[in-house]
Amino acid sequence: MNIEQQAIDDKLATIFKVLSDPHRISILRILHENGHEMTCGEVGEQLNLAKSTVSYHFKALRKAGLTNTRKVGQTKMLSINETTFEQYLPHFFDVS
Amino acid sequence: MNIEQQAIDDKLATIFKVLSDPHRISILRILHENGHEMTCGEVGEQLNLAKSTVSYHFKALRKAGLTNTRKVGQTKMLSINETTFEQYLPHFFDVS
DNA sequence: ATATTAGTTCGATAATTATCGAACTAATTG
DNA sequence: CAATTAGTTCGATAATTATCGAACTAATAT
Repeated sequence: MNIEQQAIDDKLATIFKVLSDPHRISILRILHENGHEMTCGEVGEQLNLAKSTVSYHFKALRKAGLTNTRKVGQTKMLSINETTFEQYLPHFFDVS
Repeated sequence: MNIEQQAIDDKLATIFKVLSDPHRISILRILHENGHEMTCGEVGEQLNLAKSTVSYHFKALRKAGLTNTRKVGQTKMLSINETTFEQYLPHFFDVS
């Protein structure tokens, strides 16, 4: 295994770690199906978790580069980071 | 989110949990690049881990349906479970 | 200026996990 | 049969993780 491949696999492993929680997959699907930015609150509403827990998951998604965050006043808008999905998880949202 | 999608996402989450360890991704790549069945020992040799640890990872991969196992005498032959990859991880091995 | 709202951070906790060496089973070889 | 080999299982351990409620910050509304 060459060194670049190892770097990719480490990146993949961190992405997969983030995806290893069903709640986080749900968040991504909610975002994807919605088709445009959503506030943290809107997404979190559907998950039935403490808001601190939701915040924890959001941070994990953002840190792994799976979502974009944009602050608008008091709220934060979340969206899918298409670039990361295209590069590392092509066809992720096609699986059904 | 409908109930079938939830079932798929739970399955995906368990697959991703297995893939969240760099060693297990390595195992899969070794198998894929080799192109045909390998013994546990052959794969494990390249990982520099205790054989009990390797066995632990193999079991996780098998349990998630990512590999096939075939016992031949004293040894076990591992191979990629193409069906699972086609269904849940299309283009996984193309990422580079 | 006070109260509300959106989200983050903190401390605690229970559960899961990756790893090892040792002991084991089953198959093969001498 | 005895020794070796391939792989599994077990017990222990250290590290990570998902979750909560409480306290916090920053922005908005009354």
